[in-house]
Amino acid sequence: MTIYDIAKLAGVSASSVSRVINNKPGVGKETREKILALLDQYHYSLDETARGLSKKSSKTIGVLISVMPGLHSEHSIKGLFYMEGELAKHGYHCLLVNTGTTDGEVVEAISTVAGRRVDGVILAGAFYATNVVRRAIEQYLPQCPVVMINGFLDLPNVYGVGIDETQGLEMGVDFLVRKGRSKLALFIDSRRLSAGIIRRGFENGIAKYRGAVTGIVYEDVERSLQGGRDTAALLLREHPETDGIICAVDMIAIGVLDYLQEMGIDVPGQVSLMGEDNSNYAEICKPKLTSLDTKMVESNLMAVRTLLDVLEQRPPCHRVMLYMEIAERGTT
Amino acid sequence: MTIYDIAKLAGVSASSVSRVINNKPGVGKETREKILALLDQYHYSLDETARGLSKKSSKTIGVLISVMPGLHSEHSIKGLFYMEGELAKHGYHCLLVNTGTTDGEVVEAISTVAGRRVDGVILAGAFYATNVVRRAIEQYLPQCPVVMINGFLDLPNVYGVGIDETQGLEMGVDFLVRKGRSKLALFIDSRRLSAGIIRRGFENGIAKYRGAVTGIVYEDVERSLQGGRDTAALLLREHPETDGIICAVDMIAIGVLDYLQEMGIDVPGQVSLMGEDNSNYAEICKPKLTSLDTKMVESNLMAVRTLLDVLEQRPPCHRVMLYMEIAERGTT
DNA sequence: TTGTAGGCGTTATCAC
DNA sequence: GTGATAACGCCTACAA
Repeated sequence: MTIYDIAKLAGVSASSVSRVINNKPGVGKETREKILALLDQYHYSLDETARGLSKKSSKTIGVLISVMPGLHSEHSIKGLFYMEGELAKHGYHCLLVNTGTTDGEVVEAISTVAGRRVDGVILAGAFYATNVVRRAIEQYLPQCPVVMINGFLDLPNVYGVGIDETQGLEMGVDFLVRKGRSKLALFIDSRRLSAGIIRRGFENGIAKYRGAVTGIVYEDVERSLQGGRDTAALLLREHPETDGIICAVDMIAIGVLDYLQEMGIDVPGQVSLMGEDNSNYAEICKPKLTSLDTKMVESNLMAVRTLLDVLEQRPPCHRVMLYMEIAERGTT
Repeated sequence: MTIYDIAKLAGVSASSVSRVINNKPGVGKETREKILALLDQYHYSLDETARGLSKKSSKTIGVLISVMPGLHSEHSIKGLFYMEGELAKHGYHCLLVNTGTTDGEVVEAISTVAGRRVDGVILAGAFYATNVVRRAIEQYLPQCPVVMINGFLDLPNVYGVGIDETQGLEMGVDFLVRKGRSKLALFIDSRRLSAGIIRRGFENGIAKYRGAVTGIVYEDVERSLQGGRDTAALLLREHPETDGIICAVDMIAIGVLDYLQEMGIDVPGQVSLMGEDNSNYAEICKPKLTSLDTKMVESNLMAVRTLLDVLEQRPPCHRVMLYMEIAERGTT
């Protein structure tokens, strides 16, 4: 069923049918009603792709996300559904593309959504502002609004929503110090693109105390309970004096908690423990895990809002930064 | 940049450019190379939507999923990324639509993907085979292959991948009985469409023991730790003799575990506890939770495979059923 | 080997 | 108020 079929049945031209479909003026009451009836009777369904071709707007948003299956990434996709809901409310739909984390895969994903003529793109997840990605955007999406979550590229059509992990970690350190801790450790999961940023926040936080607080960093911790356990064991051997641990992922922190409890170390009595993500996992372990909230949902919604501002011609913010918060629970 | 632009630059016709793009024979070596060079030089990007219009195939799959934000549904979307990856491998992309759970919302989502002229649809999540959905498919997607996960409709273009929850619960009961339990309880989360099916499995399992085993069912349990705690408290008041509990969601089971432990009841010493989902949560609590594995990833992949079979003209299975398994851990 | 013409389903422009 | 007609970008007979 096309508008031509309907037009023929109604004995009018396709233009009139189109006008009716789009609720435009310029068609007589009777004709309109006749067309409306036919439309309903024959279950006419508008071809959005054809409309997009003609209107040069697909009403779809490319959502790129980088999830490693099996790596406890469920938390990171929580925001996805809020985004989808918000976009749907405004008549946009999501073309979802899961990219790997390599530049090459990201570039391919960008070219894919570009070929599908999306109206906008959201780069969600652990992307980073690499030069390769930058060139891909310049090449494939020179005019298309792009919002990056947790990253930024200085291009006219690129917008950024950041989460200040440096400040967040600094805050985490301060928090532990206020709890009387002074020998801190930081566990960072492997393959984490923001490792450097997190580390810097941790070190900044420690530096402020000019020697009164020490900090040791373990990178490349496997993102699992076992990763947490193993690294905790290592830590206890190398730095048994440690009295405060921050883990860049809740799941690792819970592994650490497990191990410490098995070793008879009281948490938070002897050692304070803090995770990052504020995921559901933090509610389940015992004691419940204090965790740095990375504002998943908020940042994703902010990204959507920014994109909609651009698409609907409102003045958008090119860059916004969200601050992390501490969800205090029982491990500190 | 369209094929016409490229054609003009190369001094040839658009058809030749099209042939080159599609790797089709019938264009001279020199012309081909000239066109290839131009294509590259001007960063030509094929308009997939236009191609779709003419080829009547959008190379996109509509993925409908029903997630309630904030309701611990992360586990149910885990399979989504496996699906996306598998589809992408075969050149298809995902139009993601999160529907609510009401028929009306589902129908709207179906009409949306129909309007986008998707090549196939996957109904993932807790959908059910209602008559309203059936009519929507007949009306909007009469020719389009549809794969339902955890449900089935007897229409020529609808395929089903089921998970046998009845058998699963029966197996769960057997398992507990073999562990010496005989006074069982089942907690079902509210808004669960498969409540009846689960209940039936539970009751079937119990009936087999002809009076030697009893079972009580609590429905409408809130899908949260608190929901589990509250219902456990209720259960202990109403049926203190209970020695085995199955919860239709891991999160609820963990709430129950919490409460029992607080009451000084030993798990699994006095009471055996079993969840359903086999989610990450089951690994975190202590003791670790025995859980009925609903085969999330497997069923989603099976759905993709079925859909690809149809799309690529291989003989598909109209219905397949997967069986649940018990992931045994510390609570039984 | 190459080009022309028509079609995919819609919208927009301009006559009448 | 209504209807041709030409886009939109691509594909595919069919013709040359």
